[in-house]
Amino acid sequence: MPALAHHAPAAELADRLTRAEAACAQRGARLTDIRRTVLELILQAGEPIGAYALLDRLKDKSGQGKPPTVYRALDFLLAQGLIHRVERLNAFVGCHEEADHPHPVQFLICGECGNVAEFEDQAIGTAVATIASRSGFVVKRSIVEVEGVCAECATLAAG
Amino acid sequence: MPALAHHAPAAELADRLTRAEAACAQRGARLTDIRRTVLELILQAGEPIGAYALLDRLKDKSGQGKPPTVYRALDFLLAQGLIHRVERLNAFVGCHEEADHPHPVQFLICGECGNVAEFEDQAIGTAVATIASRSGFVVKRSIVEVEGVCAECATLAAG
DNA sequence: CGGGCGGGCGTTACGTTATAGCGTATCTGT
DNA sequence: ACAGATACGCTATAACGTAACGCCCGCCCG
Repeated sequence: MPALAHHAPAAELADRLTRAEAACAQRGARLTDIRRTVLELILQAGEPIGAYALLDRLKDKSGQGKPPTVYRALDFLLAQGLIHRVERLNAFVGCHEEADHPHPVQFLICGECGNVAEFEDQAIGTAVATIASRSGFVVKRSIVEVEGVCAECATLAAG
Repeated sequence: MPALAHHAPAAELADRLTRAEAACAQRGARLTDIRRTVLELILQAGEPIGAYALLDRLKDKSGQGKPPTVYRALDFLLAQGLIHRVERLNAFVGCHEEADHPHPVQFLICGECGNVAEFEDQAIGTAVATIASRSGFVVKRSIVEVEGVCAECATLAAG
């Protein structure tokens, strides 16, 4: 059981959903029932969750769904910046920021407890931009995923 | 057809294989026929290649092989630092360096031509280390994969 | 020499992740 | 109401990856 996995308080969850709705409305994007439910499931999970785990939960909730159902919802949520994909885990997490601005995504992935912390470090973004421009490379998206052991798990192991 | 994909000259390929053999011998690691062939196929490809594409080529060459055959060889080559895995593509590339020292791996991935350039930027490594230590996170491996358009493809598109 | 051990490999079977393609329904703007 | 675009249901299949078992062979030690 992941030590850091904590389900957000219900109030915070509701708040994040409300803000997601607002953000979508503002852009004319349609946060349908399925999409909203998938987002809710991801936020509830509190840790990275795979597409098929989401599918199972979706079926529990609404009795319906096939793989494309989930993948289409995920595509939408990714495009809206409401969630991120963790490449290393083939899994998805809610974006910790408000989705108002696109931002580079950087993760610390704990191999012990499975938790993922999102961070945003300017220096990394700058360094990537420098390297890219030096070779004429046009950056579309940059993936930074650091695997290791989080402070809590390291302490547990040591203590 | 990827614009940048170029098969290395045969002489260079042979040279890299020879050095791989030497590196393995030095460490007491056994570069068996299968492992050597898989490495050779990866180097020949000149661009990222998936496990099942490797399997097909392996079967063409030797008439044998199942998925575990390839995955076991890949595990070995990864452990020896002779190849890298590109998470974003679920594919593998030869390591451009001599495998004498482990090193953080950073890629520029062109979405147009499919080519991948490996680079090693000290600033990124430093920034990651800083972030990690600040939160007590112990880094085991760091993945940096930048998606975009390489200079050649950008020029083509513009011209 | 021969017995035990470990690594490498073959094989079967299965689990997991992701997408193609097509038809239907629903929503939106005019 | 109509036309076009978007969303969704469904079947099927592609693509990626691993568990588990047994055999064979080389090596080391007695």
